[in-house]
Amino acid sequence: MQASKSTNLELLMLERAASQNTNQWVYQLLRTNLLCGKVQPGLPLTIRGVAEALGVSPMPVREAFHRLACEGAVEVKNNSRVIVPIMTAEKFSELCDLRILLETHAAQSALPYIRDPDIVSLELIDGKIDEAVQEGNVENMSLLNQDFHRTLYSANPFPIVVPLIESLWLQLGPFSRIAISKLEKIYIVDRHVEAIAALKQQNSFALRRAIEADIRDGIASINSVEGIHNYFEGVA
Amino acid sequence: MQASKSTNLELLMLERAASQNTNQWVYQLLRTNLLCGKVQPGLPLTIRGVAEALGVSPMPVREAFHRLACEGAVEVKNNSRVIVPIMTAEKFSELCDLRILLETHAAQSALPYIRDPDIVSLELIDGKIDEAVQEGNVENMSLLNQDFHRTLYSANPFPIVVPLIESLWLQLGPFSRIAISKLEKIYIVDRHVEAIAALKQQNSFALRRAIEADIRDGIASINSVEGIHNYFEGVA
DNA sequence: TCGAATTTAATGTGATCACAAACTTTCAAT
DNA sequence: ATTGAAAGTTTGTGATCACATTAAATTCGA
Repeated sequence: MQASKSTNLELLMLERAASQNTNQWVYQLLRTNLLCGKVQPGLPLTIRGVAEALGVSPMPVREAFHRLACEGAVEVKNNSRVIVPIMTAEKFSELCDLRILLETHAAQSALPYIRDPDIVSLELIDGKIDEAVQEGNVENMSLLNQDFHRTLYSANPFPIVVPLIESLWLQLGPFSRIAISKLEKIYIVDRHVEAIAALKQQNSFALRRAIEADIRDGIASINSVEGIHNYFEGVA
Repeated sequence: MQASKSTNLELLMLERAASQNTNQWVYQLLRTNLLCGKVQPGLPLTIRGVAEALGVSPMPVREAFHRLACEGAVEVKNNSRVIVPIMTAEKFSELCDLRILLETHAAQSALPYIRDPDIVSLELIDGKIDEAVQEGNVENMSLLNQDFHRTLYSANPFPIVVPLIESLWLQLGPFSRIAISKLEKIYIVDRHVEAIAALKQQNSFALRRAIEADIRDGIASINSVEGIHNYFEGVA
């Protein structure tokens, strides 16, 4: 019996698009699971374990692990073992600072390139967020919220900054889940609507303010969670 | 005859530390070569070609390629072929903006953690830069200059931002080589000395100014290169 | 019963191989 | 001479395997 030891591994499964090869599928799947906080911090991940869980050979999982490691999504211990990183209060603070720094910059750089179709896309995503909120689908809320931000920043035809921001999201990982799940529905919509309004007016300052507020709302909601300190460092 | 086709591939060889495995060695070697601009943009890289050049199996090269791709150091074309990315004027501008944004932030975050040994390290590196300048060793100048910045920012015990900055350096790659090679010796030393002075005084604003000036000097020197437009987009 | 030493299992690493897709070259037909 | 298809080569991908290292389990001794 050579079964995997990383049993309690529940992965949100993803359809495998016909165009993507095994490598990409495994990477995207793991990435998505980390982004929406499906995988708990401290949980050790093994190549063979994930490979078996997904029904693929260890090879694509290896590549995915290495890529995720260099994005900071997983941590490679000195014994070459891979775990989902533990969050510390200082790391969290640093990540939030960088999110604000990079995302406000990204929003402002994207602003001149925003066209009507982009705004339509954003409003569409915002609508889907509403649905996810009403369904209470936390994973979708998290992923769609990121979709909103990514779509906005990607209007810039030279989106160098987007991968950097996504790296931050990956490292915040499980916390975006907490943040989103605790947010009042009206709260999210407000900031996104503010941002869209700023886009329509080509108001750079208002846009920056909306983005920063959106991020800070998330942080505030995390800090308001009772017993949040349990999520830092020592996870049972 | 199954020899590699990517012949004109001159790589700066690196000692392989006893502690690092083949994976890490290959990755570091390729990374260093890209960082100091040894590999020309547009040059296609093949797994088997590099593997043969380094005398290793294709496996570690594959992993290195994927990691470098996710850092933006190399570009994966839709045909799965890997090339060193071509620079465009807009991309260059965006990268420089982000360098200033992130590095001034990183310097300021690191400032409270700077201790005397750190300053000694920085002065040591600055001395080595002097030597490299006198020898005209462009690769070392480039790498040591990055060492200076990295050492400074890494004083922050939670250096989340350092990998992001290094990703920018990787994407600027060949251009840092041009920048460095064109700089007057006194120019570099000035900015670094300014930064060190600001550190000693714990002067946050002066530090930010020194770092921003250092980066802008590099950009200015690039823009002053005659025929710089040849390096953008269409490389012979 | 507890702890240390030994054995066993599990894991990451690096190499080799088979295969399919993409690119090159070759060569014939217009 | 140019265009087109076909044959050959190169390349990335994914799987399997052997090996060294490390974690875990078992056993033996006090």
